[in-house]
Amino acid sequence: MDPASGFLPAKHNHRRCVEDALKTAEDVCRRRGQRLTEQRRQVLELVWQAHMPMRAYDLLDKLKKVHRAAAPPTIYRALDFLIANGLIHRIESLNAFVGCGDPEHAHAGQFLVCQDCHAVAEMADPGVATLLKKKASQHGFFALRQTVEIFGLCPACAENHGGDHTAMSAAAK
Amino acid sequence: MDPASGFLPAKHNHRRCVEDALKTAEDVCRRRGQRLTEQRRQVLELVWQAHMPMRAYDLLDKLKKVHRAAAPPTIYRALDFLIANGLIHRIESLNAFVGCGDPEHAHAGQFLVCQDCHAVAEMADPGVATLLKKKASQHGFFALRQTVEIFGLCPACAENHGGDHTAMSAAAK
DNA sequence: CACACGATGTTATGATGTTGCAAACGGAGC
DNA sequence: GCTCCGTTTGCAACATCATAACATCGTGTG
Ligand SMILES: [Zn+2]
Ligand SMILES: [Zn+2]
Ligand SMILES: [Zn+2]
Ligand SMILES: [Zn+2]
Repeated sequence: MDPASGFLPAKHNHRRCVEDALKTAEDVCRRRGQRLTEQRRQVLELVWQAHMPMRAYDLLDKLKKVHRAAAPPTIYRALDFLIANGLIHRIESLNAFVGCGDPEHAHAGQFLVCQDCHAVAEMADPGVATLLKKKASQHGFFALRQTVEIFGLCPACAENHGGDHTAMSAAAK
Repeated sequence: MDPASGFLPAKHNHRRCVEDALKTAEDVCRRRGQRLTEQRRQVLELVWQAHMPMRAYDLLDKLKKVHRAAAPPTIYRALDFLIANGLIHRIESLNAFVGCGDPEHAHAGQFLVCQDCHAVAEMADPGVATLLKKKASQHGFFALRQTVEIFGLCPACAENHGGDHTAMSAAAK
């Protein structure tokens, strides 16, 4: 099962979940002739450990604990590499990064971001991507890349609000 | 016609286009009991003048020419006000701002951003917004706000590339 | 006028991201 | 092993983006 899709099962074997992601990353990089160096692997691991959108400087702080010399370029280079290889995605509206559960296949992801608990889930719905590309082309626009980020309430947090949609729409202002 | 939708007609009366936008903004604010102060009006005018995504500090530099005391908070406060009233939109992946052609009605916009000339067009396709909300809800997610930004080539720039899609797809990597 | 409230001025600081150059590393070929 | 060369990393400085905190001003209301 793809560990990044959908919101987390209430309890999952997270240690295993991170290990699998790292294993997959190694496979992907080896097949592509890319070097998943120790630094890059560590940054990827930090991103997966959190299972939350992680900001660059938060990652930097954590990385410094195992690597005192780490500096901003250290982290941004690693992030660039991981993004280029589809191992993580950047959430533009948060300036943050999340692991991708399916780095083997290029895809346009759509992200569901909870305003309450900040959890993020990735949909990679080809129908959505196709529709956007088609709508764009109706405006004479040739689409190459998509950023789709949806803010709202995840299942758990919607539940906590009692499913009270009037209250929620008030909160939404 | 909505001046912000679609890419610009080859030549349009831009002076008129800006005037109309400011006029509409005044109407909207008056009806809502919001104060479109001189500073806010000037920032809105600068955004519309450019007809391009404008970054905060670019706007600040321009604003300083008519208002020496302007500082970062000056511009960000004006931008916050304009966004809150739907007069401009923020393009997250560019950290930039564009005018909205339809501030009277709340809407989820989808933005087409040209990688070549940096022009931006806004689609406000309710079908897209509805589909995203529906897809999200299928994942148990209650959607409140959407960010949709599509990168690619605008009609003019696609044309300049000779409509050569093989070359473009190569460039797209 | 007195007051309240929103808007602006001002300084400083925090947060995010990049450039440029030198040194170290690592695989390919000899 | 050794050289060569492209990639990766170290490091310092810089560039860009955004907010905090608090004082002051302006405007409308009673
Ligand atoms: Zn996990
Ligand atoms: Zn949540
Ligand atoms: Zn709009
Ligand atoms: Zn263009």
